[in-house]
Amino acid sequence: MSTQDRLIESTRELLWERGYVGTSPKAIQERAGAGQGSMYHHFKGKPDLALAAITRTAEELRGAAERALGGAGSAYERIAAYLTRERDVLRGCPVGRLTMDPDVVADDRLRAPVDETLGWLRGRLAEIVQEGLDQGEFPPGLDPDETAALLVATVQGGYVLARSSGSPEAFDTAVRGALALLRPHT
Amino acid sequence: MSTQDRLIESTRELLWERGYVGTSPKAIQERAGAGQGSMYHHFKGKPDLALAAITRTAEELRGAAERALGGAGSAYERIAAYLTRERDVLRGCPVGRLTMDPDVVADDRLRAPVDETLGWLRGRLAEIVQEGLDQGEFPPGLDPDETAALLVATVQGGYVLARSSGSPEAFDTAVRGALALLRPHT
DNA sequence: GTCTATAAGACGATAGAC
DNA sequence: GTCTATCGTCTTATAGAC
Repeated sequence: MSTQDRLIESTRELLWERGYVGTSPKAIQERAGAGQGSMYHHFKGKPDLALAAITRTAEELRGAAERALGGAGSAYERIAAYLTRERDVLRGCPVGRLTMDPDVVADDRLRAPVDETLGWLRGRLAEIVQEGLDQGEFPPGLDPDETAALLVATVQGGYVLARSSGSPEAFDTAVRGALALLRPHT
Repeated sequence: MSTQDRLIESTRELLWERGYVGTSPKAIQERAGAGQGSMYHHFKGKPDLALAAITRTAEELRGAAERALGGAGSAYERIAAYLTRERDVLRGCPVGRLTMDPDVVADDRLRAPVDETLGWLRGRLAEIVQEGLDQGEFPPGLDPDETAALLVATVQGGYVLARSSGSPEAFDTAVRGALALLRPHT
């Protein structure tokens, strides 16, 4: 792995653990085993490096989500597969947590990949809900966009509950609550 | 308002805006119009002051939630009142956002009021769901704890979606999705 | 109680040697 | 490309005068 890659990977880890505000160039360099000059040679500064890290993390998240959402099974089953996919719950969402970082939200460049990822996820889930409606799997009145937003919010909020209590249990409880309301009653 | 109170209020604002990691004693002092010595006379340090601020914010949040949840109306109506109560959506949840702060989660003293508040909220909502079940308002199979966790997660996750997109709309969409699934079909 | 002075180290970056 | 040196500012306090 190149020095440039190690810098990006270290930044990804630190952004996940400590957020943007809590991540210093010095900490990044130490974790990457690189010096000051090395970092500033490859990247203009902290925001530039963070953008590269966030972009890569966002791509990975989409891939992981699509592996669950694009699988086999009914609409409900694919949604359930996404909601219950393996997660490091107590670490939180590497993308969603960035929305609580004031300096990320204030910078359109940094916020864009976050917004695009969550927006894509909502759209993808809405498609699947629509498929379920077409198959008569869900009650006719169900709104795909609202339901998709609810599902993404459940996951993001589940992380909050889990981290607040120091246990993944609350995440699973919220997810079960969502699946119970969505489950076909045939 | 005493200097001590101004320090607590300033800390509350900054914790909400910038989180714990992003809030410096200097910024607190400037906003409170107090000097270094004044702050360290009243509080042992940043964690001590943050604890006072978080405790007060947690109390206020419970009060605001209870005003919606303890009102008149059916279980569904009180839940709807809570979910749709007036919020500064783009500012996020002053309590929930702290779970994304590594230094808060790592400190049991600081995490405790956050956990207690969200725990209380889940319990309170579960009570109301149970009332709705007793009244035949909700389908008999509905699990109060799961549903309560789902509702709190919807709100917390709704903040994430809203801040990611820079608009409160996504919050409202997720909330409508939750209410649609919960709405009595009589 | 509140103020100013002081301090060791971190922050985020630039300069220039190699 | 990578390194060390340097920079001005901020951080989180402590000390001691008023």
